[in-house]
Amino acid sequence: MTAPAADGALSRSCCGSGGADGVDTGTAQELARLFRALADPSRVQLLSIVAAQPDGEACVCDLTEPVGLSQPTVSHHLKILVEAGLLEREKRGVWAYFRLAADAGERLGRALDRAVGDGARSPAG
Amino acid sequence: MTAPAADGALSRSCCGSGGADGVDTGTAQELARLFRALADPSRVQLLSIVAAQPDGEACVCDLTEPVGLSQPTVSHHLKILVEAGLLEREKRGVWAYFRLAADAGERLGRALDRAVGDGARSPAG
DNA sequence: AGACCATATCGACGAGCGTCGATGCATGGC
DNA sequence: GCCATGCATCGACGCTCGTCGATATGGTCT
Repeated sequence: MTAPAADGALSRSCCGSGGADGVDTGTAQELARLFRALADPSRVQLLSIVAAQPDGEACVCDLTEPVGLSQPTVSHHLKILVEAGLLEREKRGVWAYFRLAADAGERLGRALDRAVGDGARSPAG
Repeated sequence: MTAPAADGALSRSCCGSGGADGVDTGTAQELARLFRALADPSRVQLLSIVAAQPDGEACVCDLTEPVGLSQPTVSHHLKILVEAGLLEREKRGVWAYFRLAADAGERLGRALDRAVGDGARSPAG
């Protein structure tokens, strides 16, 4: 038991036995770093816009106007998303095209599973 | 088309027609606020520990030691997780027990769907 | 009532992040 | 060769966030 049920109440110092420890510190940092890429409204919007493109890709100038940010800021956010493994960058001529990483959704879904456990989602298995 | 294919290259200013706009600003803020709750290693670990408990709940003193933070800091993080709708707080006597919100996984999964599109994962239901 | 314990709140401090303008770099047109 | 264009990087500023110690709150046992 992790805590007294109804016997002594304050007799024991609440807990100490400890149940499960969840993920380790390193895994927690890794997951947090992934979710941190989505922790900014501008980045969520950028990711969403790229994902919603008919051809699946967009260049920086396509993204600057919708989010209402300066070009350096957009470029900065895109770099973060690329480093998080959520976007892929491809330079064609003068333009840089960004598309959703192939395993972006899978990686994020698995991250959720590791964070809150697989019991919450994927009811079938 | 969102960008020139191969015709004029630099003749046009790259883009401007614009394809899809993705989620709106309000939705992006809402999603970012949810993911921000998971953007800290300590919070990921706290959430994971609570989710991994055999009885599905843990009190603050159960969580203070594993994450190696002070009690006020743990309480602060737990409050953020509760406000994000990921944890539920129940006060029993002197202790406060936290458990995973019933719809935490579903809410997070749906947030991912709205961010990167539903094509990435398979909701299965 | 008084002491004690678990938890929440407060105030403060340092670090990190988002944002911008200015600048540098590479590419393509003239 | 020169200029124009798209993008990345740099330096700086302000703000938010994570963290702590101190304190307040609420409940329990003696």
